[in-house]
Amino acid sequence: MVAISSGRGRGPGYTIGALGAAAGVNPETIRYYERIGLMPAPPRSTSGYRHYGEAAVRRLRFIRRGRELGFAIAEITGLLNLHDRPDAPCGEADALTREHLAQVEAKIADLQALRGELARLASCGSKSARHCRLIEALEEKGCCG
Amino acid sequence: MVAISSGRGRGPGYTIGALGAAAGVNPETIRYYERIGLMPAPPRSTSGYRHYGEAAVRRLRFIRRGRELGFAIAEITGLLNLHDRPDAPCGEADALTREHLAQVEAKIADLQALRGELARLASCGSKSARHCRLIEALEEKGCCG
DNA sequence: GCTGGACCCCGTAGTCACTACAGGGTCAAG
DNA sequence: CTTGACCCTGTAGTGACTACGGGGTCCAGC
Repeated sequence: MVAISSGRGRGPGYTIGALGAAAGVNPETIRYYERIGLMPAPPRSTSGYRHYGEAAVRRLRFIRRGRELGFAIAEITGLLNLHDRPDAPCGEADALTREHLAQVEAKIADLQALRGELARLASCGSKSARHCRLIEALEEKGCCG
Repeated sequence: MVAISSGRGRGPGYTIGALGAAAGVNPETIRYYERIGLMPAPPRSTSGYRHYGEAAVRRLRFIRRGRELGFAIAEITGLLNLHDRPDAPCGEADALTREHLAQVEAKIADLQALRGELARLASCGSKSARHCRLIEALEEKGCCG
């Protein structure tokens, strides 16, 4: 969490490590984002070090947050484009969100069903695994091709 | 969903394509599972075609179901080992089951938090991206580095 | 002034769980 | 006997990183 301006740098801004600390992202990941075009290439010092400003921190936090919420890189790119055009209609982002919500809800329902099975199995009183129903729990629902 | 026995084969059982259809898994994926040792290598016809029986269908459905629920291949391997030794002591089964139960519960909690975030964002009332709640949320909540 | 260690650079390769070719061989129906 | 759907192998690509090797840079402390 050390920006160049606070301590060891010669100018305002962030090295890649400071940016990573400020945004909660691994420096290797930042370089990767630059490679794939998700983060713009920043200016460099004479020795080749990347130098970032506050805009980079904001953009990177936006990306990290999106990833935490399960959005794919391509989707985040879309959201960033949307963000960069503040008069664009919001329906796009709205649709993306609802789609994710549906997926997440389906997965929760699925896992809750399995949790029921596992909870039942966890108190299995028999002496051997033969009578446990874990296999069945997984098998029974796999019949719908 | 066409087993060899129903139509074109010369014996009972499934080709890799029929097995894939029966279990809801891509044939390429089945070959991959064989390569990594998750599915056993089946007997082959003289021309080299893989031939599977019902046990393979059950095993593959089990795997698919586990994968759908977010278990890693290594975890599924553990569950299958348990399955393959029906006389394994129940303590072992219990331990494995409880371990998976804990994982499932953690995953549910995770997804529920995510659902809360997404639900809050799901119906953006504004007309333009400027006021879109998703964009705002991504911008503003990334502050905890 | 010099050294040490933390940081930075680049490129490549590895991870996980697939998925998609390319370039062939096989099989049964028409 | 041809057609076309299936099968075979092996390799390479995907997404989103992460790790590694082999270097260069920077600056606090001695």
